[in-house]
Amino acid sequence: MERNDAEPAKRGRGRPPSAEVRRRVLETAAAVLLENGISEVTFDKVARRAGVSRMTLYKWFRSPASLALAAFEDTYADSLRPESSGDLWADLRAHLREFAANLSEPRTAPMVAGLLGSAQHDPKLAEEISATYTRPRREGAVALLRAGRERGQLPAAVDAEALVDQLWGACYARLLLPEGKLDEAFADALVDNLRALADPG
Amino acid sequence: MERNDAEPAKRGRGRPPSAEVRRRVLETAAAVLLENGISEVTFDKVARRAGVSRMTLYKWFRSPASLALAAFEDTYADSLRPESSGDLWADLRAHLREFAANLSEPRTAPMVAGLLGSAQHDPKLAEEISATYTRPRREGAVALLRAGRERGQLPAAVDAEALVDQLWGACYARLLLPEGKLDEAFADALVDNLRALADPG
Amino acid sequence: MERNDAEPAKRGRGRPPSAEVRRRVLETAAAVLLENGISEVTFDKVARRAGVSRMTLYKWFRSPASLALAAFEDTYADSLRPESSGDLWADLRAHLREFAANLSEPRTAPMVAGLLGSAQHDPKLAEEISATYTRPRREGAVALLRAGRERGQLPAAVDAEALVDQLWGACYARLLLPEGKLDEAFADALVDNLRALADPG
Amino acid sequence: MERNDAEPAKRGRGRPPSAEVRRRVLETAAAVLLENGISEVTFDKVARRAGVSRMTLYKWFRSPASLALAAFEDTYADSLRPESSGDLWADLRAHLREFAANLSEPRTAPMVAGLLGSAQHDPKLAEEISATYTRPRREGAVALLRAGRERGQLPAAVDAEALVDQLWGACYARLLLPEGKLDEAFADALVDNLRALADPG
DNA sequence: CTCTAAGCGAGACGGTACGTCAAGTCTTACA
DNA sequence: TGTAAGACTTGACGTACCGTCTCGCTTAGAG
Repeated sequence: MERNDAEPAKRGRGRPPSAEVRRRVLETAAAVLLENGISEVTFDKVARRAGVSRMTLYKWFRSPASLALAAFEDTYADSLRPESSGDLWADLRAHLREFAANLSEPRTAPMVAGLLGSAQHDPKLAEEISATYTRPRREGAVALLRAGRERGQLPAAVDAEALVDQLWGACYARLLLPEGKLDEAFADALVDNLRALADPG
Repeated sequence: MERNDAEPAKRGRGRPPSAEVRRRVLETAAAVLLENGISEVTFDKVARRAGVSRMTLYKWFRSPASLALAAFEDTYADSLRPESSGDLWADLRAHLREFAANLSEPRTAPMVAGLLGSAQHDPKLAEEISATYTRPRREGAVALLRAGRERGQLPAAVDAEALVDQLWGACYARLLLPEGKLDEAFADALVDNLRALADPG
Repeated sequence: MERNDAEPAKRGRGRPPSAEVRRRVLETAAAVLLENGISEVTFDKVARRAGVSRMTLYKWFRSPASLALAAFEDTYADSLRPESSGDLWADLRAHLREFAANLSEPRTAPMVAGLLGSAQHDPKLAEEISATYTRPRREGAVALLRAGRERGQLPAAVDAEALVDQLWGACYARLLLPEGKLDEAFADALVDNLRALADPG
Repeated sequence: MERNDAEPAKRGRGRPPSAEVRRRVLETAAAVLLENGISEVTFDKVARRAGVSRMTLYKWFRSPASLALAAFEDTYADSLRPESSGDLWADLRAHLREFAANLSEPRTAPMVAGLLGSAQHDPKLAEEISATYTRPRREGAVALLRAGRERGQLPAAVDAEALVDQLWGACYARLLLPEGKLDEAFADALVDNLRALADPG
């Protein structure tokens, strides 16, 4: 068993955190997040509705947005499953469709947008989002493109990092900017545009 | 308080709005926006620093973010000049470079990011940003791409609306997401990726 | 009409304070002071019970104890009436009896004690109490004794300032220290002790 | 002040309290008391600074003020030595001078004042102070006066209990009320006033 | 020489209050 | 009528303590 050697194994370990309390907090925060959006996820409201002390929230979460992120991950976040079939274009189409569907789902879309919006004022939140949500997805996407390029399905000169932003990033842009709708048709269009360029016939 | 001697006090029917006051407000808001970021642009602070009544701000601006937007436009917004040379790829490269340079400029980048961030919680602000900032630029971009397509520089099947998001939108994604840096090299990579696809040689 | 020239006569004078609010605050604070003692006079409680915003209290009162003092003065403080008959000993007896009765009155005694107790941790409160309560009374007492001394009813060598503490101060000591009861008999004993010394027969 | 004096300490079972811990606690509390005054003597601060668990303090002391009192007694309290020479006036002068000097000493004065101040909101603390500090001194003083009266140095009619408050109590009044300074000159004045009354020549 | 109860450290949790900031609304007076 | 000035409410943030309640380690003396 790997004991965490960094932890100095204090003598008294103190009262253990209550799973019950943690559950109530995250559930309540998730509910508020769903009903009223991230800007209503405040320590005050969640503490009151969850029947929990505000102090407890201050101990666990840096900020209300951070709490919202935890609730989002706990309740709504999709589990990413980066499968690859070998056919790059089919993979791209499938993944982007699912990604766009996810981001445009009426319940979760405002949550993700709200979280990313809050992250613009809160670098630590940005880092948290990046670590648990954004970065893993991006790495999967980069890997997918690189694999395709190595299989010769993309020109060698293609910059995979930039291309990720031209596919997944474009979806984020549609989510976060007021112009343009995000839907599966858009996801298809992203892939089709690339194919049209590669094969103008 | 300087009296505005230029204004002839039109027919004594009520006091005319003071241009002086408006100027001071916008200047102060711009300064706060620059120094402390959008989240510090509050009616309270600006009113105090500008030596202006808070009531006045409530009359003119829907919200602090809206004030920040006005100050941003008044002081920092770039004047868009949609020139086109006829060479699509050269135009794209030039425009995107300038766009990326603008968005990644250390002074304005956090402002735009902050404004777009706030817009995620404030639909009216989103609409304001769209009307005065985002939409015009997008329309210029779409027109540019459509013109290129009509000149045969892009396959007919290309979806110009989606392609805009794959170029300019990708830049926004880099601005707003924690991963990846936004710079001129990235702008070049966006264009080069498309050219590499179109001409794998 | 004497205008306060120190005040720069601002142009707009702003909304005037609401007498209604002030009244409700002081009444509520006085009630809490009476029912639960000074340590329960908190901004929180008073604001809630008075149906008033806590912010308002923070504007008007430096501290909860200061609010309690204001409420005490507004509602319970005795109006001092320094009458003198010419007979020093009769005056002393009368004044001290009334003073002791006042301080030992079951309703007000804990208030005064509590206020003076709080003042031990709060120099500003001490000064406030001194200015509005303690000092005027002491000055009246000193004047009374000096007048008596000048009339030859006290030896010329007597230190009036110290003697005040040996009469009124002794009452405060009984109020504030756990030993000894404060009542009219004690007030009499204070005067009688001096007379017994002056006239051992 | 230890809480469970009633408990007969069942035949020495269990781990005995650690003298080391007790020492650290009292030292730390005394230091805080000296540096920051009684209102800063909180279980939280003392526990942290002493490197001791807050629980331990809750076991030993009823309240922070009670802890402060214990620390005060342990470190700063004067040992009372009720000596009597036979000359009442000389004894009074000496004792009151020492008493006043003690109470007006810059380090301890605010402690005593603070403790007595806190006692106004805390009857149990008042009783503790009375038992260990105030009452013994008063009893010594009463005995001194009674002895003098029996020796004929005071009129038989003098009320010794009241007279104590006219001497020692007057000092407490000067300590606790904002008016008047407490010093040795004041102590002398108290005695001199009585002598002047007794012997107007 | 073990068992066991108490002392103790560490920490979770609830609660109350403080003090601050800002949004919004309303009111008065002035220019 | 546009502004200044300010009163008031609401709601949230963040901090500081208090007081209670587990855990689990430590330790001295009773058996």
